[in-house]
Amino acid sequence: MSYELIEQNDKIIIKDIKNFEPKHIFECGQAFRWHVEDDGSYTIVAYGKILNIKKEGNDAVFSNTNKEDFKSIWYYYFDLHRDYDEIKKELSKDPILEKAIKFGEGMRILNQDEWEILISFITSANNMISRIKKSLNLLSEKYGEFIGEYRGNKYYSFPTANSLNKLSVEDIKECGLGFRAKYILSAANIVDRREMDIYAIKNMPTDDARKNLLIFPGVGPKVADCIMLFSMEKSDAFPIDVWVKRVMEYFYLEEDTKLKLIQEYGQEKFGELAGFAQQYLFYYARELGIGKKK
DNA sequence: ATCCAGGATCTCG
DNA sequence: CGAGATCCTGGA
Repeated sequence: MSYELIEQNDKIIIKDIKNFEPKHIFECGQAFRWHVEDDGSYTIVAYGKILNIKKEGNDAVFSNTNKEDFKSIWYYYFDLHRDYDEIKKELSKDPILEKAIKFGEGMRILNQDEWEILISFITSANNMISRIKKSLNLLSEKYGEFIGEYRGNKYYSFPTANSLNKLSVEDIKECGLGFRAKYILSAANIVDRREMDIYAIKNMPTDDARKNLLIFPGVGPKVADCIMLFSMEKSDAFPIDVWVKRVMEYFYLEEDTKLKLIQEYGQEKFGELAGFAQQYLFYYARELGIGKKK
């Protein structure tokens, strides 16, 4: 993919970018550490850096950064090497996906840090986005490193496995994590003691990667698929949360279909693009409240 | 006050 | 095995 890049002050601007809409990117359930500013821009913290991203007309404006960080971090983070026109073209052969894509046309799958995503999606179990965000921010504030202030808000790095492994279950519970606290502590322990190399899983085939992730307590099929999709470039993963279940049952299957069956159906139907299909469907279902009872 | 949203895990048949 | 109960917590 080639882009027209402009560098000015602390900004990098991509002119006439397609398939890029911060709202679609951040509000489709894949990331939690973002903050919407008054001007509609999104401030995010990832890989120890603070970035503000805003769509201005047809341009994407990356603020509080420089060309080096853009090239080494954000280009990959925002999946800018990938051709979303191709993905959309293929998925649009399905009439339902065609509609869903129109809705979230600017969605991209982010490439996030494996450790942070492991903890984030353990936190997501039986939880809702507003509280997940709150818990992860608290955890970072208390146990991460202060990075800096941006537009009046303070930002902290995500705590390392080593720093979480020093805590008690009670410490972690104080971040509003409830029954998930013990899972987070176990994960920190496993990763800190290198019983599992979380960064090696990405290099495994999807099925092996899934098996390895399921070893972590608090990680089940849905969470494992989220981790693979959002931090390990496993685009064939098809995480099924309540929203995807609803939208799949509503359009493709019937009510009360077993999760395993929906999973197989999705993998079969969308193949290597299942993860992208899942994201478009999730955003579509949530924005429209599709299949929600009452 | 009581109910509800949310996946993993535990328990029971 | 599969079905159903249980776990936390903030917001209505």
